[in-house]
Amino acid sequence: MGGLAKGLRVIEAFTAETPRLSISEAAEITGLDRATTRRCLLTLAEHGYCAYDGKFFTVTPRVLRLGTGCLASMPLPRIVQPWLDQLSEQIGQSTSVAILDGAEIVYVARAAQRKVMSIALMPGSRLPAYCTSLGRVMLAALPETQAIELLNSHPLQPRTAHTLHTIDAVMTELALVRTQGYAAVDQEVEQGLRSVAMSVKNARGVVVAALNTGLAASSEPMASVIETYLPPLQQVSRELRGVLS
Amino acid sequence: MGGLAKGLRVIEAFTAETPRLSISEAAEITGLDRATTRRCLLTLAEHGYCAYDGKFFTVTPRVLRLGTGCLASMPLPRIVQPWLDQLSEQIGQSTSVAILDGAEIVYVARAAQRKVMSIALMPGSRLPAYCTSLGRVMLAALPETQAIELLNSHPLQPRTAHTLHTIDAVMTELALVRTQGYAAVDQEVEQGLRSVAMSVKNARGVVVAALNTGLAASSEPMASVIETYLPPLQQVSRELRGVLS
DNA sequence: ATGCATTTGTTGCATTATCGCACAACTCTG
DNA sequence: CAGAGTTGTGCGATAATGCAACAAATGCAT
Repeated sequence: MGGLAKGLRVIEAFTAETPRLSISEAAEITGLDRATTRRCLLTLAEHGYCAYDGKFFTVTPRVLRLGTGCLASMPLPRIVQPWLDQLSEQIGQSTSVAILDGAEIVYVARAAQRKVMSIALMPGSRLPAYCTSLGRVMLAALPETQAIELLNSHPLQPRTAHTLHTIDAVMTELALVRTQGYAAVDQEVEQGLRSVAMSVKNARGVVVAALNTGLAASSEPMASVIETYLPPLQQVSRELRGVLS
Repeated sequence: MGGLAKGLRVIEAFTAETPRLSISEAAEITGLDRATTRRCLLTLAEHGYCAYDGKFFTVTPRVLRLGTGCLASMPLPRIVQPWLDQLSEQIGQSTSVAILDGAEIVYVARAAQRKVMSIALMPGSRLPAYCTSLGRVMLAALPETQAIELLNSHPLQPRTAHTLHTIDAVMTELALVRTQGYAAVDQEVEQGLRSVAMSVKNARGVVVAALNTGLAASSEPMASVIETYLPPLQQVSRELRGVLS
């Protein structure tokens, strides 16, 4: 069913950077023929997934139905949310739980504190796995060959001056994550942002998600961050293992 | 492009109630031919949107890419989040912002307090508009004919003993919302849950969203809830009007 | 403004793939 | 092991695909 696959590619062409697309722009992003792209967009508009002002198309909230069926059907967010809230209150920092989707992490639950955070994150938000503490924890749980495959699938574009951006450097870091049992990331995703993450395992010991807290680099040095926040994270990680099937 | 429309219907067949579907089940929910449903599901699986264990299909986090492009491209969540956080801290209760999509409201931002809430809500969650304070505010902003049309499009299934479930009763309530400028809902969504909502307007005065707070009915009587929480809500509503285009 | 070059939106058409129906193979369950 | 339910597979009718051509709009330097 080529038509379906093509249409989904068209929907994914709408991102935060390109929220408004003309037919030609969408055609170029997707690599589809202009005629086909046009037919896709008109079909999407007809069914309410897109709005068309005669020149540009934009996606409507209707497309949220496609994705949130998944989030809503996942037991994970509902289960971890109370732990996250309590942990967030206890340590006074924002906490998040994410899962791995290909080479990206997807936030599925989050407890925000009222600190100013440069990046606005919410359930459904995505970041590259290789440079985030949440991602490193989950990549470290994969077989090495699979991790390398994922890292190769997308270019490791450095996001700050600190970002590890070679396969070797990341794999070495993953080995460290495996031995020490947690991931600490110092301003690799965003200047001034530090984070510490632990894996979240189900009852069978399989890593199904990751849990972290992030805070401004100015508030504490990295060593102190780990000392302060790792134990509570470990505690919640242990507790979650008992309640996740 | 029938294939695309059919595939999207298949994706929407996966809900929180029916997260795992066989081919026949999906065919029955969508009303499509089994052969077509099968082709859709196989195509979705081929592209990573579905997982197939030989018997059942489940959607993968990949489908979140479809919807969250929309959320990420919306300026609204990012803009309102700081106000929401501050308001939530100030009044000590959870606050939310939602938009209207058809006859449903869609949460786009939320600041949770660590109180136990019976319903787990997060950005992307949906509830019927007719029985929620957020929905009433936005329905009240529509022309009456359009509101009636929306109310007719879905059956008004009462969710509690308090739920208004006739068109007339809801329309009367909408008139009240218009005159008093806010919506107060007393345990119509969920037993023991009260909420108060204000509209969120852009600079041109067009209602683009709604803002509310919800709390346990046991904590305060309705009159006191309104007295306590309406003024801060009104304040934020006014302030948002200045920053939204 | 004017003319020219380029991009963009739209339409027609032969090729190719999909749709829905009917039938065969399979899998449970009593 | 029979019967209901479900899954997988050809086949003609139907619809989508990609290419190309054309028209309209846009950008740009004069």
